[in-house]
Amino acid sequence: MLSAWSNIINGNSFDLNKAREIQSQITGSVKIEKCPPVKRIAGADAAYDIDKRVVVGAVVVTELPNLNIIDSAYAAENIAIPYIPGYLAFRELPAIIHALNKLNAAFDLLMCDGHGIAHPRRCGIATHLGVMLNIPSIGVAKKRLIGSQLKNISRKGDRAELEDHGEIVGAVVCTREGVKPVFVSVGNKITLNQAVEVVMQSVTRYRFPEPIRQAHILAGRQLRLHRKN
DNA sequence: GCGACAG
DNA sequence: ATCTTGTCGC
Repeated sequence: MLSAWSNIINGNSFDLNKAREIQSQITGSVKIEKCPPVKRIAGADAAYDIDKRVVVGAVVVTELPNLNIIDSAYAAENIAIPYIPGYLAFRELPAIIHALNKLNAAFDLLMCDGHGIAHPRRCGIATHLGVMLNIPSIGVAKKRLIGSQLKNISRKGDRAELEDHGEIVGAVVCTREGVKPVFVSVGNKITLNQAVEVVMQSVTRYRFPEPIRQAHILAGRQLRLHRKN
């Protein structure tokens, strides 16, 4: 799977055409269906050191309903691709995959920092990961990439559909009052309602769900250590 | 041509 | 994502 990614880098530039081919292949394999009960969630995120061209991918497995940390892992790699909106997965998915491979604990669902199908080609990083690993996945992002919010929300637990070209591609969810909402979308093998439900079950006192928040902290901490050694 | 644009 | 101190608010 990852081996096919090597030819999207031509010399020193990123081949957008091949990247789009890979995305259309992935989009064609997305399954939006009810997923089995979720107990263990793996949150994923990445941190960067642009100067040293290093990206650290981190994953933390959390268990419902108490959100205790069961396991975690990380992987540091060379940054091979620039950041281009719509192609985030090509930049940080490899490091996350390698971190996932170091994990010992099993999990039921992967929660990613970024979008799922709320993407121009219905292929955000959560969808890339969900399809490549053939597991349930959801995307949780801080900012909108595409789509329009169908109504305003303000109270914790409130949600508004996110529509793009007449299609509901995700939901804007209020995880904490007085703070900007997050964008939730299906990655693979789950329904939007379940995705929103799982996100709310994973939120404590912060804006972001605990699995991703912990992965964010781990990635940052490991990046800092990597800088000194 | 003019904005918009995950991390 | 990342560079960054103090500061406003619950």
